[in-house]
Amino acid sequence: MQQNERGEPVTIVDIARQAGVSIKTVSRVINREEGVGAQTRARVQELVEQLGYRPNVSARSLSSRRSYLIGVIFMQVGAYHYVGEVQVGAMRACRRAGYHLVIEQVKPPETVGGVQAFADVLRDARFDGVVLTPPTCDDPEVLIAIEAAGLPYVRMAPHKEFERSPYVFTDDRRAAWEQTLRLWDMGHRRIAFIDGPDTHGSAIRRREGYISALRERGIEPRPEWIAKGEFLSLSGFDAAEALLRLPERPTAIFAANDEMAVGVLAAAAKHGLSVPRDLSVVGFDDTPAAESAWPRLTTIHQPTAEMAEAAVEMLIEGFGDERFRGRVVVRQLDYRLVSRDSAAPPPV
Amino acid sequence: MQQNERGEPVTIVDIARQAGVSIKTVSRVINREEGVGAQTRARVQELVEQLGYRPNVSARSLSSRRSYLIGVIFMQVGAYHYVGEVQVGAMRACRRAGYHLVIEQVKPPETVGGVQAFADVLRDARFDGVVLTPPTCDDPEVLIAIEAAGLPYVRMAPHKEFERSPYVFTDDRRAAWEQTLRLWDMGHRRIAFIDGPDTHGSAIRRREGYISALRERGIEPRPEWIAKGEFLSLSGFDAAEALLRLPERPTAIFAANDEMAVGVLAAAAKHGLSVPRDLSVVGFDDTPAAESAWPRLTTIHQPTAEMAEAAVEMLIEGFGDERFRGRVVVRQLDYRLVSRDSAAPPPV
DNA sequence: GCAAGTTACGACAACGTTGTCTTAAAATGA
DNA sequence: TCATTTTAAGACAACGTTGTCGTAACTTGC
Repeated sequence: MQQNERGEPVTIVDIARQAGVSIKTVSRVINREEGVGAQTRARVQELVEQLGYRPNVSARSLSSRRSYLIGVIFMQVGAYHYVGEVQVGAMRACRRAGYHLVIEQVKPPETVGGVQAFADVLRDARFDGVVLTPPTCDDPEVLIAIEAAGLPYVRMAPHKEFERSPYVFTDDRRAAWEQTLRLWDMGHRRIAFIDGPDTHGSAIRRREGYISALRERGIEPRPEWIAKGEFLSLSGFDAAEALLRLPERPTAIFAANDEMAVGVLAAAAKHGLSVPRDLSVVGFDDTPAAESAWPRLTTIHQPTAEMAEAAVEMLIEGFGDERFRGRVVVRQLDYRLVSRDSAAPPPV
Repeated sequence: MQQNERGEPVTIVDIARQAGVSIKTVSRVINREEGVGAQTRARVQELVEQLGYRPNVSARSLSSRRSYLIGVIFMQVGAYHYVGEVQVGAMRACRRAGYHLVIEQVKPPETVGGVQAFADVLRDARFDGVVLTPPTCDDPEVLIAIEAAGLPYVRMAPHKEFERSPYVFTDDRRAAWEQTLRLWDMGHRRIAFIDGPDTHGSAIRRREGYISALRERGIEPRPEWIAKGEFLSLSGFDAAEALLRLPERPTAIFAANDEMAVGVLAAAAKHGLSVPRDLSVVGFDDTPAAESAWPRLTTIHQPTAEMAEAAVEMLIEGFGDERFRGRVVVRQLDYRLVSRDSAAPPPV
C-alpha cells in the first residue's frame, strides 16, 4: 500500500504511470495548481490516496527552494513550560500546513561563538521561516543573523522595535492593570509587585499595568513595593521575603509570573502566613504550577500555544505574498482572568 | 563571504571551480572520504572555510537517501520539564554530528486516527532515526508504525520488551532502593510511597525499589502505604491527603517524582505539618521544581538530557553498521542522590 | 623491466521533484 | 467558417549533491 512494485516508496512517477498522465500533471494536482481537468484531477487524486503517496520533501525543496521546515528559536533558561507550549502550538500549525518543526536553541548571550554557531545552523537548515520567543526575539545579534540569512521571521511578545518584523502579542499591560484592579476591588490597598527581568518586554509591560492601575486609583506605588525578580521561583521567594519584612507589610503580592508566585507562597508558609487569609498572592501566565500550587493560584491565562500557532500561520501565509516584503503584520490574542483560591479580601 | 558571484549561496560547484578539481573531489573532502591527496584536500578544505560553504541538505539527502534529521517523539501530558530536557540533550548531540532535531507529538492513545496521522508524518518527514520517550516508547501501535517505516529507533527508559530495540536507561530500581534506605537510616520506619502511572516503566521500577528496600530491612510495606499517583502535582496532593489521614500516619513520604512531591508539600502545609520537622518528603528526578520548592526537595538526580544525548549518539553511530540490524545496544547512565532540606530524622 | 596492484581523481548518471516553455485541442468571437 | 484566445497537458531542463564506474599515473614485487 505504501510501496511500489520495486519495494520502494511510491514516487510521483508511479502515480503518473498508473494514471496515464505526465509527472507534471500529478505535480499540479498535488500542489493544487490549476490547469488540470476535473476528471484527470479526480483520477490522480484517488491514486495518490490509494497508493499512499507522499511527496519526497528533499526533492521538493531542492527543486522549489523551499524546505517546508519552520524553526523555533529559543534560549533555554528554565522556562520549560513556556517553550513547551510554544512548541506544541507551533507544531499544530505546521502539521496542518504540511510543514515540520525544527527546534534550535541559542546559547545565552555570554557564550563565546554562540551567534556564529547559530548563523551556521541557520544557513544549513534552510528554514522557510522562524519563530522567535522572548528573550531571544530581542537579541540584536540574533536578529541580524536571521536578517542576513534573508529569513522571514515572526516574533512572539517582543520587547521593542515593533516595526522591525511581524509579531504576535497579548495586551500584558492591560492584563496586569486588570489583575491589580481585581485586588483593589477586593479591598487591598497595599499591593506589592514582583518584577521580571528587563530583557522581557512582557515583564516591563506588566509592571506598567500595575503602576497605572494604582495611579488611576490615586495611589503612587512606593518604590519598596516593587521588588526585582527573575521569573524564577527562587527569585520570587527572595523578593517576597524582603516584602514581608517591610514595616507596613503588603496585604497582597502580585508576581509577574506564576513561577515567582509559587515562590511567594513558599515564603508566606515560611513566615507562618496563611494564604489568602493573611496574604493574597496572584500570578500571571496560568502555567500548570498555578493549578497545582496550594492554594491554587489566582492568575491570568496567557494563550501561549495559540500565539505560537498564530505566529506560524502568519509565517506560512506570508510565504505567498513575496515573503512579507516590508509589511509588518501584527496579531493580538486575548488573555483571560482566572480566579482560583489564592486571593481574597485583606484581613480587617 | 557567504555568497558566490551570482549572489546565491555557495555551492560545491563554486568550490570545485576555484580549487580546480572536480565536484566529486570536493564531495570527498566534505564527507571525509579517502582517495584524495593531502595537498588537494588541504586546498579544498581551505576554500570551503574561506567561502563559508555549507552543503545543501536537500540535495544531499535526495542523493544519499539520508535526511540528516532525527525525530524526537513524545506525548505531551504536562511533563514539560522532562520533554524539554530531552530536547536539549538530543539537540546537543545532533548539532555535534551535523544533524537537526525535529519534534513530533503523538496524540494520546484515545485520539481517533492518531496513529495513522503519526504514520503519515513519519513517511514524509523521512527521519534517519527517532528517539522515543516514555510513555510513547511502549505504545505498541507507535512501535509498529515506526518499524513499518523501517526506521531505526532508540527508546528512553522503556517499560518492557527490552530486546526489541536499543535503549538507554538509569537504574531506577536501585535509585529508589537507595532513596528508601536513606530515609530508613535517618530513623524512619513508617515510609509511604506515591506511585506513578503503570504505563511508565520507571514508575514501576521505582516502586519495586521501595518495596525491596523495606523488605530487606524486615518490613513488609503495608498496602495502604502505597498510594496511586499520576506523576502530576495534584495527584501527589490527593495521595498525600489520604496518607496523612491514616490512623498511623507515615513519618516520611517518598513520591515517585518531584512534581508529586511538591503536591505532598502543599498537602502538608494544608494539614499544618512542618516539613521536615513533622514529615519528611522526598522526590525523584531533580527537576527545577525540586530546587525551588520550599523547603527544597531532597531527591534523586536523573540525567535526562544526557540520556537523550546518548540516545541520539547511539542512533547516529548505528547508521554506520547497516543500521542496527538486529543488534540491541544498551546504555546505562548514573543517577545521583541529591540531599536538600525536605528530609530529616522523624519526630521522636 | 614488466605485470599486477594501488592511488587519486574525474565523467556521468542518478535522486524525485518543480519551473519554464511548448503544443494540441477546445472554446470563443466576428 | 476561420482567426483568435483559452485550456489542459506534456517535454525537458534545472535543483546540488552522492554513488558507481572508469582510467591515467604511480607503486610494488620479482
